Amino acid sequence: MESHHQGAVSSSSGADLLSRIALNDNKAGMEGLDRDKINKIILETSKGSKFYENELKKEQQVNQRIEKMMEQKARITKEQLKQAQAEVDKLTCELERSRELGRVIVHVDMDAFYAAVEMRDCPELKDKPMAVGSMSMLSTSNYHARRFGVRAAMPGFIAKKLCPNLVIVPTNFDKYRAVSAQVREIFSEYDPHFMPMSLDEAYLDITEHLEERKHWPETMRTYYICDAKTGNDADRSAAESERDELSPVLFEDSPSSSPSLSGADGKAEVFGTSAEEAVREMRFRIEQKTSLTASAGIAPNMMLAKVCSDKNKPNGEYRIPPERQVVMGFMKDLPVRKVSGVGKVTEKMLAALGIVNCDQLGQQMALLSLLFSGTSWHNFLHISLGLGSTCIERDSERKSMSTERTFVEMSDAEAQYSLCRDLCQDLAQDLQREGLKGKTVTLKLKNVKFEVKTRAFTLQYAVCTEEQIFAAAKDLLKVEIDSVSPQPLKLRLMGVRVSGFISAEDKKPLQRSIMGFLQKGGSDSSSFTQCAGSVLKAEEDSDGASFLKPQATEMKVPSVSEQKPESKGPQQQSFFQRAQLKRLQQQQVQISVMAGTDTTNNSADAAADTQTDLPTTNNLSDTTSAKSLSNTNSGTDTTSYVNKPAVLKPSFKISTQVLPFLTCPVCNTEMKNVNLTAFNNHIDECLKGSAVDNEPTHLDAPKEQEELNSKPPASSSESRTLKSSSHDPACNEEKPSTSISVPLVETDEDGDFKTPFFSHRTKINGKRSVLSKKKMPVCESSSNASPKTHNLEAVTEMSSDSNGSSLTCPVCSQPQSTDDLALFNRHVDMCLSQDVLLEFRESHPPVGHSDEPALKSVRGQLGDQGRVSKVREKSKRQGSSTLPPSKKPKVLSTKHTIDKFFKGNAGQKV
DNA sequence: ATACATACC
DNA sequence: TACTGGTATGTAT
Repeated sequence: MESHHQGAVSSSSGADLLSRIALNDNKAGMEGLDRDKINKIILETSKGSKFYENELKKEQQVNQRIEKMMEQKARITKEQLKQAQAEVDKLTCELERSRELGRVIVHVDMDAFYAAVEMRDCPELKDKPMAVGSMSMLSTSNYHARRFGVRAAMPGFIAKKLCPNLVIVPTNFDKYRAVSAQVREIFSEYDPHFMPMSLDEAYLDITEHLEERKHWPETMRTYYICDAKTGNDADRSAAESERDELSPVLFEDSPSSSPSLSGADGKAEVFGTSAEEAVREMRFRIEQKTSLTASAGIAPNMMLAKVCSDKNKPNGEYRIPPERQVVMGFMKDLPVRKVSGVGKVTEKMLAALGIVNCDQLGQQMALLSLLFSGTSWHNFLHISLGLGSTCIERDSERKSMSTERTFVEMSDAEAQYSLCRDLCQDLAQDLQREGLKGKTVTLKLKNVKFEVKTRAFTLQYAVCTEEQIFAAAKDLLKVEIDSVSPQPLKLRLMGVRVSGFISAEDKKPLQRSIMGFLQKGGSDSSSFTQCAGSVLKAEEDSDGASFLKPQATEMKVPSVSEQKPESKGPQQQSFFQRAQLKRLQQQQVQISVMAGTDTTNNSADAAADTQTDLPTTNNLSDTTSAKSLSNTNSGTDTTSYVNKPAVLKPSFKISTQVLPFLTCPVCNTEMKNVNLTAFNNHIDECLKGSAVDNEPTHLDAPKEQEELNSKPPASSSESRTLKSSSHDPACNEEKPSTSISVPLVETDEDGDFKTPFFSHRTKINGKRSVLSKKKMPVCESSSNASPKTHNLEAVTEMSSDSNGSSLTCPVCSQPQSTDDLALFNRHVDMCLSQDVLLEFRESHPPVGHSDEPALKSVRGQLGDQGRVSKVREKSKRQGSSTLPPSKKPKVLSTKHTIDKFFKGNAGQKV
């Protein structure tokens, strides 16, 4: 501690080399263990393994990095330091001035979550050391096991060495998710915008809650102890139930009502109005509801709250009051490693500089500013000042999506290509589920020596289909295979990632181009099949280097484009102009309604009124409108609610307006008196038809591609494995095509696990919210792969998810509650037409746009990504599964790949 | 843009 | 026997 360089840098110190392998107990919880003994066992068990060797190697790299840093430090002059200090001081001043202490941020963390759930459900386990996971990897352990040094992210076989009596329980994610949903229901009552970080932890901003809470009567802060642990809502007091229903009673003091129902055991607990009390109440309710305990941290920002939640774990809480002095006092002795974001490498580097706690961190800031990058030392500075984010903002758009798998050593190239394709297929499904397309494809390989390699390639267009992704990935893989040939690649893991998403900025151009098309009646459909078939073309150069020239992957122009749609009739234009006018009118009505001008009709009616001159087809009082209308409490109307229907209804109306004339851009047929939806449906049919009838290249290409793809190197047409046939049927590790694999391990403070969980928050009305999904199918749809025909087959791939809500509209980005393909497509159509009109209104695109990709391209892309394709060529998959089961690589760590679930559905309610 | 490393759950 | 999987971000080139 005293001074820097205490030899830690040197690679000579034996213990030093093991910092990556040694017990990770810095976070909490494991006080009083015989660390040396534990480390000795870990070391002996690991020693000589490929894993260990690789860890050693990485350790050396870190040591070199540190040495370099120390050399750099030695070259720093006093003047440099002085100047750096001045800059640090200046920045410190600014940060200090903008310090924000007004928010009350809470970090809640379930204690040993998975293990606790398993113990709850199996009392036998209660007194035993146990862990959740497998012999290969543990997700978490209970506190009993932690005394043996058994913790998350430790392989089970090592844990067994440390604790021979350890009971290892396989993971059961369905259960954890269900419990998590229960907990989140409670969270949402304290902060409807809480941010889940994983199944077991979340950040909340309870500032507003506390404000309201101040005025709450005791009855609203009273909860009854209930022993019936299983009963949901067992903990609910009358006040709470009423609150849920937004009953006006909520605001009345009705002290007599709740006590009356305290029948059970009669024990009631009244919680106070302070932050601590509110959080204690929240934890109490969690325990009542789930029989599980949680720990919490309360502080003025997220960074501090996170540290605090670890402080009194398990089943405790800690608060840092919003005073600068207290904050600084707290930081003073805090080890830097306790701070989220400071991992073992950073810890070690800082330690080499004599920095262990946050006080030292602040002291050395000038030095750090000279040794680390701007972002790094700025982060250090924030930490040393006890600063952190003060708003629980909605998480940003996702940046990448990937899937990877570990398996027993695999050296056979055929099997590797086959596996690569499987990964691409899974990834494509995940991408399409979220309506994403990305331009960069990255292949990740880990060889049997645990060396990891990534190879990326950025295409000129965004992709989302299995074929497209595989076209790039297989070439990346080929390069790697060729580079060691004739030696085989000996792999233990392969992964595929897609990044560089375009969806956001994609939409505008899309809308524009669709409008251009409609206006002109469509002049070209060349990119229609871009999504579905672009890769195909890439395969034409069978030399296998196709991805190196992405430009070669341009689509063949579907012959449909031959049908010159020579310019549009003026009809379309006038239609859009009229529609635009209508829309403006509607908006005016909406505005006036929302402003309370119209008190006699609910806004939906008002909006409808403006439509009267355009006959609306009875049409599908379809789900969208029906649903929204039903929300409006039928009957009469005050001005208070109904904003939503007001918005939805009009778009619905427009899309169902009957239009005088429309010309189908595909078949060039003029249609009279059709509404937009019908028109879109017609185009769909036309496109489908043309794809089949007029587009031999489109149809054939997949086959050619399959042949080429399948065997970059080898011979026959096999290589592709149908997932349904690939593995031992007894083990469900062969992931269902619709699921997403879940990370399993957690490494965390107190040794608690943290489950990797992508909490998918979708924006609805600008607020974070989560799809409420009760259940995720763990396995299904592998049956999709069974039928093999050469014909196009109608496959409702996405709707085959029993859990429908995975459909997200590519236009409005809103998840759709239906799993009915037709309804979903109709929704997209409506959205599309609405947006087209909106865009039209906003930018009055001139007639020009002759060089726009035009409708086909738009519909083509949407068709494959947003809209669910109704037709899918299965022919590609045929014949692919020729790898004998025996050649199929066996996937390791089954327990860790089993549960796939949608990356959305936190289960939070609005 | 690519590759690799660090970190978190 | 056996040391994960998904995402984001930083560092270096």
